Amino acid sequence: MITLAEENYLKAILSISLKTEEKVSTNSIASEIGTSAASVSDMLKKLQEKQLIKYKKYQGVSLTKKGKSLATLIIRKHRLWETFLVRNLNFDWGEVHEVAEQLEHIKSEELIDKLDAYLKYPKFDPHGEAIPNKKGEIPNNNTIPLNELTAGIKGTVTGVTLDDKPFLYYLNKLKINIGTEIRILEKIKFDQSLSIKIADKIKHISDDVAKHLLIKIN
Amino acid sequence: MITLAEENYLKAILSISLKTEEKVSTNSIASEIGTSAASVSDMLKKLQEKQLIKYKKYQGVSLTKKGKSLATLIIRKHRLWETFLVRNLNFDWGEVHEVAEQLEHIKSEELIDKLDAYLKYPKFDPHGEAIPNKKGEIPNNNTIPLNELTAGIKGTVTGVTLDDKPFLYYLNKLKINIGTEIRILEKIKFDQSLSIKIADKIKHISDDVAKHLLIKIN
DNA sequence: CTAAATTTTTAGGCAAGACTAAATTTTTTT
DNA sequence: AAAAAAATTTAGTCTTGCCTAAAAATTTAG
Repeated sequence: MITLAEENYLKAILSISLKTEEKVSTNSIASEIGTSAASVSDMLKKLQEKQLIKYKKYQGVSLTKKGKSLATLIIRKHRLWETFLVRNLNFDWGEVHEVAEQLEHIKSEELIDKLDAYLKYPKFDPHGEAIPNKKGEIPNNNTIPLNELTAGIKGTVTGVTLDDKPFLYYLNKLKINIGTEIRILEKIKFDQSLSIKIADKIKHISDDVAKHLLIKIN
Repeated sequence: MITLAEENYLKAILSISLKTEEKVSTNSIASEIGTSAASVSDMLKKLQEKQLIKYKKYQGVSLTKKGKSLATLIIRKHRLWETFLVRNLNFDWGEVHEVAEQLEHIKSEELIDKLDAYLKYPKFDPHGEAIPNKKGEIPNNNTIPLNELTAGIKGTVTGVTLDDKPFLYYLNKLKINIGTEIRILEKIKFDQSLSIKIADKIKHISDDVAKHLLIKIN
């Protein structure tokens, strides 16, 4: 049996490893979860025993096949629930996160399959993130963070990678939404900030904002 | 903050006190929850400190106003989720219990209000049990367990008070469902078992089955 | 290539919620 | 009303998941 805490560790490890491609460090997990490095060390031993991660002291961790598929399943549940909350219960896309964080731990394969069917097998959640399928595969949605693109490129916002109220509120203010077309006018070398054009209006955003905006190039 | 374990204790206490009308004993809680009397004793002290129950050593417990309203809220969540699972996700009414036991602990008032609205403010869950309203009031559904009725009475099944797979399966076999009309032909004094007539067929059921069938008298 | 800084692990504790065994209180029998 | 039985509480442990402080390993700097 896998506990709630263990599930959260797996999810954190997966999420970090998708960002960095390297072995995941103890500290990065600690800061992702909001706990101490010592607690992480403790937990890594337990996850190791359950064969959910590959772990050598001081050398960082990676998920085993089993661990990765469990973690992906949690992401699947999270995103399906978010879809349900926004589509059916009229939650705002910025407020669903906390609730989905709880719902993702409900244990019932039947439940999640039926929810998936009820929602008509959605491919993306309300934030534009891909929903893993039953087998734990994440379809490639072919998008790139805005900060990795260069001046001149034009694309459409397909999602965000930060689920944070102030951030989503700011996007609203900038009139950036899923589906919004963006053209990069200039990238300032000094701080990587961007001049962009949205609906013929010129705006300026920081690298910090840009890196959380997913873009599909037109 | 109230923990998951505490919520389950409150729910158990409420459920027992609705059945018995007396002070709730340590042992009855232990067997309802499936834990030891010693563990119950421990927990009662904690619930007492949080002012959720009135408790004197060796004298049994009752819920305070606060405790009762919390417990009722959990019942409300449970029954709303069951309704959702059966109505929208096509769960069988006999299989929803475990999942609802998990869902009832999700913490979000907004979620439960929105779910309630989505379901169009249902008054009864799929088992025929009344759903408490937002204020924690349980509308009286005016039904009586079948075993408390006498020969000659005719009524309609409105619900069951036991959420147990084998039991529900047996009801299916007897062709007893919500809405089924039942007439009591005879009550055997020896073991309180009943002869009943369903759709012009005569059947015989034990007191144990009868006491879990809720009947509305026609 | 050492020395300093950083990261990670170990050691020792704590709170929640469970358990068993033993002690205490209440209830039931005779 | 005392003895026996049953119910309840206390005492002492255990596991999980967290913490802080200290020790050990690794990485970075000079």
